[in-house]
Amino acid sequence: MKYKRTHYCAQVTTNDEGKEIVVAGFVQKMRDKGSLVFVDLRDRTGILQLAFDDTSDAEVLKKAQSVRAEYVLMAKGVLRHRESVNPDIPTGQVELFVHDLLILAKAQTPPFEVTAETNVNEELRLRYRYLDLRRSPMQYNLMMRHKIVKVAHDFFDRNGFMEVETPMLIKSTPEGARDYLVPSRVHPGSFYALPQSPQMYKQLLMLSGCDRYVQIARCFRDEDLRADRQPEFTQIDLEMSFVDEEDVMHIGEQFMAEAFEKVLGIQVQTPFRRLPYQEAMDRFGSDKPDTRFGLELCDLAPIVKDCGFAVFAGPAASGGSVRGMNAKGAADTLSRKEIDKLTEFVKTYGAKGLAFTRLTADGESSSYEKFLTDSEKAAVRTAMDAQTGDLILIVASEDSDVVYNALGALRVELAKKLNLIPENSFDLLWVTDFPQFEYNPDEKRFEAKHHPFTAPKTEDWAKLESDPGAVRARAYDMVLNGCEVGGGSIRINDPDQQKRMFAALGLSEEVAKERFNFLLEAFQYGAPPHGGMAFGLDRLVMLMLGLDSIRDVIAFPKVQNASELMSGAPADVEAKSLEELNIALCPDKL
RNA sequence: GGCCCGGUAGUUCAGUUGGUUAGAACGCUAGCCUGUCACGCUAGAGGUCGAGGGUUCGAGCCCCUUCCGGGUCGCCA
Repeated sequence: MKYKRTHYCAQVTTNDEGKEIVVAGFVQKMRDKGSLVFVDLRDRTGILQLAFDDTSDAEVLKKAQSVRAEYVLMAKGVLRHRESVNPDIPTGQVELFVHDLLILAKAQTPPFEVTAETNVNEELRLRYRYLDLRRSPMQYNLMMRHKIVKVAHDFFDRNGFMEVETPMLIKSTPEGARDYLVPSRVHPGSFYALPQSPQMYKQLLMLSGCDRYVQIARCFRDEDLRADRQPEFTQIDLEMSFVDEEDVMHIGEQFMAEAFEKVLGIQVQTPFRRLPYQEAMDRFGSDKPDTRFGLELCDLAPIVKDCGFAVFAGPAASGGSVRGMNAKGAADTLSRKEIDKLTEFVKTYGAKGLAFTRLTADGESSSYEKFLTDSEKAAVRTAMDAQTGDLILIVASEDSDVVYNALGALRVELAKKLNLIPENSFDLLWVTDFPQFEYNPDEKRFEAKHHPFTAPKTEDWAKLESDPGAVRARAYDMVLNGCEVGGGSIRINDPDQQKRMFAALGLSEEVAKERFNFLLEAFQYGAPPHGGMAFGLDRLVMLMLGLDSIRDVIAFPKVQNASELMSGAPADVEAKSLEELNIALCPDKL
C-alpha cells in the first residue's frame, strides 16, 4: 500500500477538519459536474464524500472522472468543511478534498445497485452474495451477529465455561433428523456423519470433568428448509455438571439478558415466565406460544359433547377435541370470503373445516349454531365471552393434535391480519414439563420428543414402561416471540437408566449397544449429574433484529432446495474422486 | 412428496378479449455542466418475454411439461 488508511469513512468528524487523512473503500456514487467531481466513498462504517475540482491536480481530476460504481479506491487528502452541507448523512458536514487518488481495483457494473434499500430479487442477491453483503443492512446484520457471539464468548467465559471443539466427522445415529453423510476413503463403504448437534460429545465432556462447556457449534440436518431453518446452522451449545433445571435455566436467562442489554440496549426481565407444556397447548395451541397477544383457546368439548352437531359431538365425546377462539371485534374486519380463506388455512394443518359465528352489528351468521340448542348456543358464547362485533372460530377433530396445531397456527395468522402483535417487543418465556415421548402412529411406537438422553422427571420413572405417554421430561425450551430459540434438558447420567430409556424407545439392547456403546460404556466410569441447553444462534439473531428470514443473518446461506446459488454447491465430482471412495452412482435414479 | 405464489431490458415493474415494430423508471454508454448528494441537460445502446412442446392465421397472454426462486404442510431425536 502506498499509504496507510488513517480513518474509516464515517469515523471522521468536524474535529478532523484541516487534517490530512487517508480513507479507502468502494465507490457508492460518482457525480461529475464537469470540473467539479464528487465521489461517495463507502466502507463498512458508512459514506464519506470525496471532492475534486479544477484546483485539483489535472491527473487526479481525470482519474476521479473515470471511476465507476464499486471501484475500489484509496484517497489521500485534507478534510474540509463542505460548502453545502448534507444533513441526511452523518458525515454530511465534511468532505475530503483529494490530493492523491489510487484506483486499487476496477469493477464491472454490478448486476444490481449496491444500496441500502434494494428491492431486488433474493435469488440475484444470493447469486452475487458478495455484492449483497456490501450493502449496509447486511453489514449491520453480520456485525450484530458478531456482537451476540462476542457476548456469548465473554459471558460464558466469565461464568466458568470452557470452549471445547467437538468433531465434525462423527458416527451416524439414525435417530432424529436425517444425517449428512461423508464417505470415508480409507474405510471403503463406511461413512461419517456431520453432527446434528454435539449432544453426546458434550455429555462425554461432563464425564471428562470439564464441568462447564460451551461451543459455538455448527450443526447439520438434512431436512427441508424453511424461512427460519437452514440445513447448516449454528448453535450456542452448553453443558454443565452437578446442576438441575434451575441452574441451567438461570444461566440461559442471564445470557439472554446480557445479550439483549449489550447488543440492543434492552433490559429484559428475569427470571422469565414459565409455562408448563400442557398449559401452553391448552391456552395457545403451541409449545412455543407467542404471548404478546391474546386470542387464547377455549375448550368447548364439555359444552358440545351431547349436542346434535356430529362434527362437534363426535370428537368431544370420543376423546378428540373441540376448541375455539374469539377474535374480539373482528366480525366486521373479516368478511365471509376471508373466513373462507382461514378455513383453507386450517385445512393445511389437517382440520376438516372451520366453524364460525360472526356477530356483526347488522346481524349474526353462524355455520353451526343452527345445530345447537339455545342453551348450548348460549353456553358456547358465554364460554368464549362473545359480544357483538366478535368472531368465534372453532375447530373440531378426533385428533387433538390437529386442533392444537390448526388453532395455534390460526391464532398467529389472525394476530398478523388483525395487527395484534406489538412491534419491537420481545416476549421471552420458558416452556417446561414437556412429555418425554411422542407417539408415532406410523411406526406404532413412542419416540423421544427431545432426545433419548433426556432424563424423565424423577417421579415419572415408574410410568416409563406402563404409561409412557404420561411421562414428563426434565426438559425446557426457551421461546422468543413465538419461536423456539433454545432448548435443553437434564440428562440421564446412569448407564442402567440410559439402557432402560433405550428399551422404552423400542431400541433393542443390540441396537442400543451398536449405536451408543461408547456412551453407555463411558457412563460406567462415573458420570456426574449434568444438563445443558443450546441456543439457535441464527434464529436468535434474526429475532433480535426483527427480521423474518434466517438467510439475512447468514453470510452465505442455502436456498430452499439446499443448494448455494453463488458457488453452485452441491455439484458433481470427478469420476476419479468417486472411484477413490468406492462410490457408484445409480444413473437411472439421477 | 403435497399445496400456494412468482419468473417480461442489467434492475424494479407495466403489458387491454390472443393482433402491427413488447413499453416505463432506474441503471448503463457518450457528450455537456463549479456545490452535487434521488445532481441536471442532450443523445444512445440494451429483450431467446425462464425453457420445451401444444392450440391458433397469429401466443408475453390460452393449455401441457419442465427448470429456477419464495412461502408452507409433511419432515426437523
